[in-house]
Amino acid sequence: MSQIRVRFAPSPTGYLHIGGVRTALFNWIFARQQKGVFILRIEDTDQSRSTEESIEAILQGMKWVGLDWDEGPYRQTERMEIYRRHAMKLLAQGRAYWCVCKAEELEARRKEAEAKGLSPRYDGRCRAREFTAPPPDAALRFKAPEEGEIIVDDLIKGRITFENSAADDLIILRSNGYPTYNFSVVVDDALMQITHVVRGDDHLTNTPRQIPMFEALGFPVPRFGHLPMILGSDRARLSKRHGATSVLAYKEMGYLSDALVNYLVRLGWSHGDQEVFSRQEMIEKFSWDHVQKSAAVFNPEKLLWLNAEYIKNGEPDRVAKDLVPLLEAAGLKDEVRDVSDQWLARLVVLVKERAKTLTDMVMWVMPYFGRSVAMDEEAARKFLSPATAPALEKLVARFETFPTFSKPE
RNA sequence: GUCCCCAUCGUCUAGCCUGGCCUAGGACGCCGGCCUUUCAAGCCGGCAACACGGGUUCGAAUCCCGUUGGGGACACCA
Repeated sequence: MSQIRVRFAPSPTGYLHIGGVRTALFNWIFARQQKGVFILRIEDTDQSRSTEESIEAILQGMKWVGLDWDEGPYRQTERMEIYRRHAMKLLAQGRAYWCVCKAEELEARRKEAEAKGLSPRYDGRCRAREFTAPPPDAALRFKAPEEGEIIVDDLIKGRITFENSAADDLIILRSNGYPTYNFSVVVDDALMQITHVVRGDDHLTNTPRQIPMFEALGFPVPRFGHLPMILGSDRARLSKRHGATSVLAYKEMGYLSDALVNYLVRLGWSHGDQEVFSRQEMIEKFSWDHVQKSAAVFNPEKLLWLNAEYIKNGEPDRVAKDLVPLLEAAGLKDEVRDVSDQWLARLVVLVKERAKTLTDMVMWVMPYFGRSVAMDEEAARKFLSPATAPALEKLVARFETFPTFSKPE
């Protein structure tokens, strides 16, 4: 059997969010398990919404969670000629046609159809016009099949049937010459020889639109797998108002990437009663059979618990490594600069039993460096156990390169 | 509205495919206890679910149909 190839294809219109990471994670796990290839592709064909900062944030986020890719990052904006060429191929084959309907007209007709209780899809009026030369400001539409059905054997959802009679003639090339999402994905997935398209199930209904394009272009159709969505506590799609959704925000809040990844892999997948998985275990034990079909509510408390587990049970020097940037961010850059790894590891050992996040550690340690910190009385009491407080004082005192040092009251 | 998907404790889930082992298991959270000079951690215990209605069957959380509920998609966004 040939090698499997999967991809994660975010659009750079914001930060890398929790849902995106989980999608990437399942792709990555599958690739590693099957000794396949994991590809990163940036879908930036929407000029107005894509930003460089966002691409940078996605790359950073991926690195933080440790999802390394084997190919890419490819950028769709660098592949414009490829999409145009394939679009022209469809035009030449009579599988696409020019459409001169204006966006505003289409919008109006959609609304009208909706008001009448009809399907809001394109009425196909330019299909019959058969322009021989491209009119100015024309978009190119794909001729969707009008009869028959498309059966998708989804890795997660199983067999799904779609009637072609409900299919729409999608625009594949905008009037500005840029390809639209549904077309560029097909071309890229085909050319990058993606064998398994694993994405969020918000793309489920895109599948029957994309399959005919693969076929019209003469490409083999990949297998599909649609992951259930992640919901907020109110069962609505996870968004900012449910709390932090950017992965990097979790880094700043003192979460270990291993804990986040562990939490995310268990959100929608299970292996018996097991809760804690090393990366190696996830890779070994993963199976599509045990991926949930239904949406899952994101539970920050369980994440927090897992994070505490990882802090308690992780290698102290490994935890210490992650602690350094947070110490620096808290204003201890000079203090931390010359400190030894052993010193940091010792620090972690002292406080790891009760810390749920790395920022807990930072907050507790600050006063010992003579820094004031906004810590309420209860938080202070939780931390100041008879054993750890003196030990911590001694630890910091032994830190010779630290010039001034005052004990907390 | 149309199409598609889904449905076990508050939440994540095991079990479902291959009906009886399920008086439905685990985890988070919550409550109580032990330990402890406090708080955590740890240990022990408790509360808590098969959406509803019909079938099929000796027997259904498990199979079939319907209802209800939730989610998603219907753009020159991705």
